[in-house]
Amino acid sequence: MNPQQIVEQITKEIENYIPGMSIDCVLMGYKEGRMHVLVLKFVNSDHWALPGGFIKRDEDMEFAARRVLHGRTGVDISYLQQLRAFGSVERRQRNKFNSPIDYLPFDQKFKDFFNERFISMAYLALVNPDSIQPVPDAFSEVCEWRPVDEVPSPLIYDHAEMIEYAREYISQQIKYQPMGLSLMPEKFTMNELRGLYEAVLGVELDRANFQKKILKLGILNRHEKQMTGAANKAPYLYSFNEEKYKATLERGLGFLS
Amino acid sequence: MNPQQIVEQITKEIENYIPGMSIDCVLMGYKEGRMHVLVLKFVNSDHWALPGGFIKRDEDMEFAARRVLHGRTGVDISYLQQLRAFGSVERRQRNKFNSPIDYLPFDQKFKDFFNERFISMAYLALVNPDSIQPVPDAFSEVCEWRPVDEVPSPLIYDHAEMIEYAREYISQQIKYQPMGLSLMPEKFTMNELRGLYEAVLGVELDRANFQKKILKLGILNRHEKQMTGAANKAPYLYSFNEEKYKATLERGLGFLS
DNA sequence: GAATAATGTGTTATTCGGACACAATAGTAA
DNA sequence: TTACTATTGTGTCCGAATAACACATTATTC
Repeated sequence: MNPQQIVEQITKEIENYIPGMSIDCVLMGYKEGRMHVLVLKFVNSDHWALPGGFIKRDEDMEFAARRVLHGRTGVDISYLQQLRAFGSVERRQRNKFNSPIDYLPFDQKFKDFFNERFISMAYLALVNPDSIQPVPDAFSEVCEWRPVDEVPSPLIYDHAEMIEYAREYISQQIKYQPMGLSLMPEKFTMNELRGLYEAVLGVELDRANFQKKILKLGILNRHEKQMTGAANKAPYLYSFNEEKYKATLERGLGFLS
Repeated sequence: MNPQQIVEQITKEIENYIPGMSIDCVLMGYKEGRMHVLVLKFVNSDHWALPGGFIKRDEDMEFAARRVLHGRTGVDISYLQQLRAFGSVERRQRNKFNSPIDYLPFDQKFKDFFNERFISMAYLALVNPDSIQPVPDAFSEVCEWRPVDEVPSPLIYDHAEMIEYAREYISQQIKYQPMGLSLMPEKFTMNELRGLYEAVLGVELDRANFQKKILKLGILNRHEKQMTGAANKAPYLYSFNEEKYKATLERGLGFLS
């Protein structure tokens, strides 16, 4: 379907969606030593946005978020959490940015639906970027990862605020939630795992102490060594012992920073 | 206004509210050594509920929560936080409970609005119970504090789940958010403050160590002694040093449990 | 086989926490 | 006045946890 056909179909389906409420997804991943966020660039516009959508009347809210994310990634994201609702009256008003909807070939009924006052539920999703292939939606021409500290500009509405909120949420909650499991590949070295925590927490962690303490928790399985060809001792590969990891997180990973 | 008049007025005003979305407030307070929650009992029904309401089209979501709480308490609650949205399709379906709306003298348009599928945003509010006087709303005959581990039954829809979620949120977040400031009276003894933390965390805290550690933080001002007339050493009264308290919380109160 | 660069583990001084002891004090009773 | 009691405020001690650093190990190169 081309954008015009999709607009026609969605216009027909507007009645099936809850009005006044939307969903935006902060999908984050860890790669190249930094946290990244998935963003979309609209067609015929220099505006960027988070992947988002609306809730069907007969659909659980969380399922709507999964549906949006499946559309951009092709997979069902395992880590998905509500962040918070963004509910100020003026959050979508056009004096902040021109609405990207205005640039698109929508009819008036569609534009009215879009430019209404919306309360948006922001979701946080975590994924290992290597495991997905981002695809734009019908209204965007680019869908790609960007480092969270170098997000593109302008981001529509309050999407920059959502990303910032997500960053703080992650840095607080990584001690208590199985985020590592979702962000890391199946197998990883101790250096890579420590890099994740350093990127999220924004601090440097002592290599030796990190290794001793996380091994002592018993949440990692040790596998074969990773022979990289470098002239040095090869690191072991590890994977999470999922049960013990989750059980341990209930008490929190106190040693992190 | 009697309930019938209020129904008539609200029925007229339905268009001013966002459809499909509601607000429920878990208002909690600490008194008599236990955490309590404010609950309402409907007229002509044995159903209980949290204070709740709807969002006006021209009103920030948080303001709607403040408006609801002001109606039950007469004051503007200082501690107000989103908990999470409850968005499953069947959360308000009548097969869980008969809808209390059915017992009330509403016309059909009003009942249709109420019995639609709703996504509800749950808010957490904290207050010192001594500082407010609860008042029922137009549809309820009782508005009172109940211990959180002895909530009345049946609570409509998923309100019991909201209370449980709030309890867990508080026990996790009291280390990082100025909840003590909202829950305690202006001045309090060390025993009373320790009682709050024990009630919230559900553990016993060593009297001597608690006192030393919380004093060491420098977040309390010491005032005159409280002469109770009992045959023992009189305890000092304390109050929070608000600035230092909030600044310290950014790093967390690690010593709690 | 020595050199290199990174990984894995050990050592030590210091801090922190929990358990408990002791001192201080407002009222009571002789 | 003087013990006595119950509770509050503070001190002490020991073991565990933490941070900083040292040392041992090893895959590869020269």
